[in-house]
Amino acid sequence: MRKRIIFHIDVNSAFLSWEALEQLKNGSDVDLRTIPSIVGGDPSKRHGIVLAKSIPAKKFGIVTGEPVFQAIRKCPDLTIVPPSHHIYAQQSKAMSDLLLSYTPDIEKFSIDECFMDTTGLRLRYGEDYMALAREIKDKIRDKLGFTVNIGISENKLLAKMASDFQKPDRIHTLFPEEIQEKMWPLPVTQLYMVGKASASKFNRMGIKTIGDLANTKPDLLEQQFKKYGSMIWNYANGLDDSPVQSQEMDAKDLSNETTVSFDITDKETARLYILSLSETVGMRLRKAGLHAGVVAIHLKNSDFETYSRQKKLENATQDTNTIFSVASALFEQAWKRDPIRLIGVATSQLQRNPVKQLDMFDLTGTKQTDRVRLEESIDKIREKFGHDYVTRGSLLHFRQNQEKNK
DNA sequence: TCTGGGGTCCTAGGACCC
DNA sequence: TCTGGGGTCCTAGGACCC
Repeated sequence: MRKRIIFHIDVNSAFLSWEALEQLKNGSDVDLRTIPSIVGGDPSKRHGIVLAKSIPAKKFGIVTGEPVFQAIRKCPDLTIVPPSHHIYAQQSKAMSDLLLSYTPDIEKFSIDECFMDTTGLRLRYGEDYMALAREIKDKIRDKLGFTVNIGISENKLLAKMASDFQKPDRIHTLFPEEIQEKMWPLPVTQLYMVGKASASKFNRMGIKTIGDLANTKPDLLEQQFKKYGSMIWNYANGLDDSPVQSQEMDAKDLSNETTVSFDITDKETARLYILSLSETVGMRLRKAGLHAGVVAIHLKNSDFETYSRQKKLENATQDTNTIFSVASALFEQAWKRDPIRLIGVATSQLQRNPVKQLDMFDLTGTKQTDRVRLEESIDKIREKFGHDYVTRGSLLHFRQNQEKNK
């Protein structure tokens, strides 16, 4: 008997499948999944990359992350759908609710992936994990209307690797005794946590496949890649003892950034963007009940160079005005007067119950909580009537101009 | 018509303290 | 005047994921 049986459930072309369902629901007679189609941004607003592709689109060599215009060059008849994240959140929840009807041992790993520890289901399902996987897969397809891949193994890493094998609507196992045959021949890039940068370093060392990596001396990897080296050696050998984390953890960072349609070249425009970004960050912090200990500004210039400045706060905050004033000060410090393509406001060291640094001479503390209360009531009104129902004077003009540029 | 947005984790260097 | 370690905190940047 196996120690644990872990499932990794992965929605096939998630965003695209979910857009297809939405269109069918709204009376469309084409299923996006059956034609060359992508979910992608608008290139004229410089948001133009491929977020998801249909299987017919994949046959044209279209890959996730590539510029939309390039995808069109590969397939001139491509259908392009803009992303709608609120729909994805709903579908994602529908899937995790369905899985939760089996066991509470579910970890939501991303918007379209879950881990499931089925060990606790043995009493009801016995050792026939394949039958259980088939039941889950088919129930998702029949009740929710989209397909998933399920990967099965003794740990999360192997289950995840298994769900990535042939798609769609498939179940694969990758137990330790199958590693050599099913995982080792794959190129290193296919291993979870090996990206472009590490892959090219490995290649230079003569490590081409996951098997090569597994059979490299762990000391050598650790010496060259520190912690990452030993982790990746373990992964290549199928070793991972991390538990399925059913309890949702508080977020550690929270940020909002945007690529602007036209480069920002003046401070005033930058400040308006920073205000707007600070508002969403503040709103999301308040909604999550979290306070930020650090505020940062992120910039990307027209040469795609990125840089940032951050500042630790005396007192953690969820107040828009505080975030805005710190972020704008950081911007003034950091900005190299280069044309800015992307601007972001980020917060980190998030805390649920911040310890307040008391200062007898500082009476602004009470002002800040008053302001947070005001902002919370504005949040509620906006949630009910839409974001633009309450708008700052300085942003009003700005938003109207943005609308015009759409 | 080039290249999104939101996260997590790690490392390296400097400041500062003992 | 030079020579130390060790530890913590902070900042900037970069790798990876979906």
